[in-house]
Amino acid sequence: MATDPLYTSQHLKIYNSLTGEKEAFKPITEGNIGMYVCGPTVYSNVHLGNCRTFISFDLVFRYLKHLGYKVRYVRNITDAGHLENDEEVGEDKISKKARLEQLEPMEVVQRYTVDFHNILNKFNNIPPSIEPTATGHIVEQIEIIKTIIDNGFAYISNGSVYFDVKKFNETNDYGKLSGRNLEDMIANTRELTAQSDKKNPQDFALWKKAEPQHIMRWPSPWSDGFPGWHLECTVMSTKYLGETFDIHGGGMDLKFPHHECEIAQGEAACGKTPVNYWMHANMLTLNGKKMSKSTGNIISPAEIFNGDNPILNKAYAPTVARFFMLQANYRSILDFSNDALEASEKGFYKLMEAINTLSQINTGKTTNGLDVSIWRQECYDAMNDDFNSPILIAKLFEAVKFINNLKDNKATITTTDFEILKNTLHAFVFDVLGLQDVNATSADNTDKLSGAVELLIKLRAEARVNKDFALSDQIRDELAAIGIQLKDGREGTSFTLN
RNA sequence: GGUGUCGUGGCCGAGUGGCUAGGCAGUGGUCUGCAACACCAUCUACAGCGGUUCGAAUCCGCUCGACACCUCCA
Repeated sequence: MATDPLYTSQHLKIYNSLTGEKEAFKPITEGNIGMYVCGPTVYSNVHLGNCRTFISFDLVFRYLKHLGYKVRYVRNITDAGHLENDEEVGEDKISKKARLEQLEPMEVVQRYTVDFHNILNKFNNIPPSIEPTATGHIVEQIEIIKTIIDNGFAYISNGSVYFDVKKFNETNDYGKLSGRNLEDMIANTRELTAQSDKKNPQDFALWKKAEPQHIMRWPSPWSDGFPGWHLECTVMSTKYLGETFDIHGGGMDLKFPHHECEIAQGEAACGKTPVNYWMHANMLTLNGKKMSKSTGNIISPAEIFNGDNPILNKAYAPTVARFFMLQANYRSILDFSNDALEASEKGFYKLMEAINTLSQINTGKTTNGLDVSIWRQECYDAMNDDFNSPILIAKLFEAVKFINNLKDNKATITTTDFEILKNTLHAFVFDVLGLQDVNATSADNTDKLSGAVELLIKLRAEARVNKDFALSDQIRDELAAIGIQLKDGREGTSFTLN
C-alpha cells in the first residue's frame, strides 16, 4: 500500500479507555506498532457479537498498515484456564464442553478454533501476526507467577496462587481502567457464603490447583493445576510485544475485571504499566440486549449467511454484514435487526456499483463537481479521528454521487484527479474497510454465464423490436426468477446477479 | 445498591456551541413498450423541563427511560 507522508500517523488520534480521551497516537518505536487483542475462548461457535469485536480491530489493523506502519498483531486463543465462574467450584469451560460431548479437551479446542478461523476468514479479516495459545505458554505463566510472588503481590493458598489486590493497591492503582475504587468494591461485596482460599474476594487466581476430576492439568511448584484466565494475556503480550506495548484491544465486557487484572499483573511483574493505548470495542445487541452465549440472545454468522433464522427474511453475504457493522462506530453499541442489515445491503451494492462504473468514466480537461484532493483528505481525517468508519463511509457515498454524475456527464474530471479518486476509493473500500465485491465471482464461470445471458438479451432485444412483448417479458421475468436481473439502460441492456 | 455510558427524523446511524452527515424507506422527476433496476432532486430530528449564552442536539442541573459492568461473556 502506498504511503503518502501527507496523511500519515502524525494526525492519528485514538480514544484511550485508560484516560477517557482521544489522544494523538505516538508509537513506542517510530514506524512500528505492537497490538494485542483478546481472542476467544474456544469452547463453542463464535456468534455475531464476537465477530464484531474482531472486525473492529481488523479495521484498526488494516488502517495502521495502510498508513505504512509495520504492525505486529497478537491475538490469543484461550484454550485453558477460563472458568465458568470464579468460585472454588468453577469448571474450566473447555473441560466442561469436553466432558459433556465426551471429547478430548484438545478436540474441543481444535473444532472451535477451526470454526473461528473459518468465520473470520469469511468476513475477510486479516489473520493476526501471531496467534498464541494459553496451553502453549504454561512454562512462561509459571515463571511470571514466581516473579509476582517474589515481588510480594501474590500469595500461595492451599496449592493455588492468588493475586493480592489489596496489597497491590497500596502502591499502585487497582481500578484505574474501569474507574473503580477498591474501597468501594470491598464495601459492596456480599458476604461470601462458601469458604474461600482467598484473602479478599477481589483477589484473582494466577494458578489454580486442579480438583481430582479436572483433566486439564500441568505440574507447577504449587500444585498440579492450571493457570488463571487473566494471566495468559499478560504472559503472551509481554513475550511477543514487550513489557510495555502500544495498543491493547478487546471487547468492552472485558474491561473489568479482565483488563484491569492484566494491568495489575503487568505492573506487579514488570514494574511498569503494560499498555499505552487501551481500546474497547462496543457490543452488538439483539433486541436491545447484548448478544451473549449464556443468555442465548445470539445470532450466528452461519445464520446470516444462509438466512436460517426467524428474525431474518433472507440470507446476507458476509461482506454485507461487515459493511453493516462498519457503518457504526466501533465504540457505539450497535443493534442488530433484519431491517438495518437490509438497508446496509442496498447501500453496499450501490457503493460497489459505483466502483464498477469507474471503468466507464471519461476524463477531461477540468474537474467539476467534487474537489478530489479535499475529498481524499476528508477520508483520511475521518479515519484519523479514532477510526471513524461511519464518517468515512459517508465520504465514500459523496464519491458515489460524483461518479454517477460523471457517468451522466453532469460532472467532469481530469485524468490526474481520476487516478486519485480511483486509487483512494479502492484503498479505503477494499484495503481499509476490507469489503469484497461479491459479484466479482470466479472469472471462468462468469465468462460462460455472461455469454449465455448476453445471448438471451440479444433475443429479447429482437423480440422488443418486433413488439413481441410477451416473449421479451417472459425472458426478463424468468431470468429474474433465477436471480438474474436485466437492466434496460440508454445504451442497451446489462444484467446483475442477485 | 455501586460505577459508567447513552437517549438524534419512519428505521439504522454520524456529529460536541453558529455551517448539508451518510445509508435505507417515503415523495417528485429522468429513463422505459409497460415495468423493474438505476440515476437526479427532496421532506420529516435532536427524550422532557429548567439554566448558561448573542446563539445549544452540542455546556450545566433536574426528571424520565434504556443499556453495560460489578458473576462467565467479544
